[in-house]
Amino acid sequence: MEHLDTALDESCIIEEGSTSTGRMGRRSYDDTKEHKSKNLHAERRRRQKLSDRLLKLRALVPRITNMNKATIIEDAITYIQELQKNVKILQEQLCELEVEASSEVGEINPASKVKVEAAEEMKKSGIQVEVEVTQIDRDKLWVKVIFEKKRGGFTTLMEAMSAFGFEFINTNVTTSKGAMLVSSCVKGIYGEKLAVQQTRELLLQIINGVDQSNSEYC
Amino acid sequence: MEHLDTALDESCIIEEGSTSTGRMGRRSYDDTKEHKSKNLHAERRRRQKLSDRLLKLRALVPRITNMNKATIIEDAITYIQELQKNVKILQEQLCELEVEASSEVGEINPASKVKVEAAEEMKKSGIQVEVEVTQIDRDKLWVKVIFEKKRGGFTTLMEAMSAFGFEFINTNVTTSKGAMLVSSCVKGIYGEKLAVQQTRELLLQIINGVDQSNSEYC
DNA sequence: ATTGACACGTGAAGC
DNA sequence: TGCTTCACGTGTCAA
Repeated sequence: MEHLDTALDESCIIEEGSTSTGRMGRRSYDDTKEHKSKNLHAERRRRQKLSDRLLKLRALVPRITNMNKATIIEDAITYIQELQKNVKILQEQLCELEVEASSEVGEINPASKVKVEAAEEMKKSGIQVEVEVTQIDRDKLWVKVIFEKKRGGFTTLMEAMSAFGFEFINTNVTTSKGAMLVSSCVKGIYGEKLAVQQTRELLLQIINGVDQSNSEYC
Repeated sequence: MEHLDTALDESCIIEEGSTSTGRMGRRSYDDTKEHKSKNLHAERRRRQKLSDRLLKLRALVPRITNMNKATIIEDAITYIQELQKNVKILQEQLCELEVEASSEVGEINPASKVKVEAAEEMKKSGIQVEVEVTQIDRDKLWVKVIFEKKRGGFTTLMEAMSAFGFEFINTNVTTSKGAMLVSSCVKGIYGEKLAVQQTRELLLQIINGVDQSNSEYC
């Protein structure tokens, strides 16, 4: 803003003062050709680059009302908003269905004995359910989870976290004495800043959903 | 502030206009001031509008590498691509779960486009299916497997190997570019001596079984 | 001093 | 004919 004012002001002054020399600089051709031609080329490239980007953007947006620059960006904005809304809705629907599916599986799955066994063995060994979330970057988290070893428990955890927009950089799973330890480096799939506490609660809910198939974690 | 700018600008233009009539020496009609000033205002509005749109766009994109115009649009492009991919994946997962819920219980592994996508992406990245087995002790093997990332693929692998009498000391799973790398240290559950080549063939069979789940469309 | 990015004013082209 | 949009060359600032 200050740049704008200053620039305007200065250009104005220059215009005033240098009107005699002329803005086009008719007399100094060599000077203009030297140090302005570079700027000219650079500016040309910059414009072309920006135009290309705009073209790509236009190619990505399905609904375009007009070919204008501003309208292209506007359509892109509305499209992004639509996409974000869609993702949100889809995540919710997916979560609902997952809860239903997990509850059904929990009823039918004959692995309940395994789970009970695992829980007993885990308890006997003094291993506690544990969730630990540490921020290691702006959009990366390190996650450590200990819970009762159960058929499909790992898969459920992975899928639930994927549904909530996490991307797995690396995952390590170890099972011992009826417990399952999952330590993972995850990344927000949109590059958004991740909330540690929120993620922790989410994980707890997921684990509870894994342990007792009737709870909902939406 | 805009008024200020405009005022400054206009005064400047007036200065320039008055001088330009004599400077250019061209056909300086009387409407030069009028026409130019109108075009100037319009152009100014256009630029400001475009800048505002760009600002809004920047506000919508979560991850911005740079404040440049071109990079803003570029980031918006990548963001849109991510969103599109996410919507696609979420829709497929949702579709999967719906099929799973509607179909009979007990049937697992509904194949979907996710696998095909993963296979394509994996192929495109030049990643090959790979199985490596190394003996690290009398009854311990180190196993490395690369195969197409697929829903439940890891679980299937684990369960199949468990069924064949392997105990998992430690397992590491990494997914990237449509491929899944599982490297694991396993132990014969009875302390038997393990045959490397036999284990390798077993793993290959398991992986083929994972891949072999047939396609169902939604 | 050099480079990249920006806003500016202006001429030209399309409705 | 006017109005709008675009690309251009340029001056200026910051790194």
